[in-house]
Amino acid sequence: MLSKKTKYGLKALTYIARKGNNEPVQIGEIAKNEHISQKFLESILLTLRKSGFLGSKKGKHGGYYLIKKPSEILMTDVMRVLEGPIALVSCVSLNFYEKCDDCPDEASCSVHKLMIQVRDSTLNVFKNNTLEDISK
Amino acid sequence: MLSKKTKYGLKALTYIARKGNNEPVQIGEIAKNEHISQKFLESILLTLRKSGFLGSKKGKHGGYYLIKKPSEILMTDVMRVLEGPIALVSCVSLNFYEKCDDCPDEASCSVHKLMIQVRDSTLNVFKNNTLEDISK
DNA sequence: TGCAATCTCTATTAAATCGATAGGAATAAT
DNA sequence: ATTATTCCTATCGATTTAATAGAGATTGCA
Repeated sequence: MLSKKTKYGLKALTYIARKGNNEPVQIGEIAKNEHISQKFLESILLTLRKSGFLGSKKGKHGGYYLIKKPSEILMTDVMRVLEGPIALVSCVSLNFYEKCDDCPDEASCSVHKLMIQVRDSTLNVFKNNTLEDISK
Repeated sequence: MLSKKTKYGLKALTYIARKGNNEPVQIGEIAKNEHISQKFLESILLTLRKSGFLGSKKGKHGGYYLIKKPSEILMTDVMRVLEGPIALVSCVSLNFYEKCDDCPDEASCSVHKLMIQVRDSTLNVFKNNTLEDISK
């Protein structure tokens, strides 16, 4: 299951992207319109800022804004930051590879074989979707 | 991430399938060879039996055996039993649909749009793989 | 200058889930 | 009978998730 963190993060990015301009959007506004706990959303937006998707402005009339154009924000990158590895098992992860300790031979592992296919097909979806695509 | 339950369940099914004959295979043998906690595996095989993938024989020389041919066991079915819904959000689940309570309109929801694609591509992988395929 | 609005940061908590374990009951083979 | 096995229920510890609390820092504006 997708975590609420990821779900809310995507919704917030979409919300900001749909505004179109570069004015800072406030947490409170997003939280209210997307029915998200404001405090929880705070921490998510902080993560998105620290990983380079959002910029922020403090103080009155502050808020968050997109640093890049929606068409340049790939779902692969967003998902990796919010949800973590795209692969369902670490032994097929491209960016977070780790050997399974219970599995002596990946080549003969049926789970490995299946999960490589799932990884590739999911990756393909994320590579072909930008923030602009899903915000339409 | 794939749960260990699913991972172990798939490994156990594969182990039994690779034996080729219809002799009951004992939990202990599978646990030992696949490096799985025997007690944990017990509960997993029980689940697989109750959902119609395995048959069992009690007592001495008992064990588990496949009820259908590996080529007739679809990954879609196995995954749904072991891991649950294939969709990452319930609002795009075919078999376990549930409306998101925070989302007033699915048609305009960016998460919905993205997750439908993920669901379809994952489903496609599972539909095209049987136990026979992954056991090769 | 001071107040109000806003993001920043750390810490905490409640609930849920996961992986594993324990122990006995039932059943079958010898 | 004895032994080997599955069956069933209950429980536990660790981890993760979602949410909350509260104080701090910064900015705009009157």
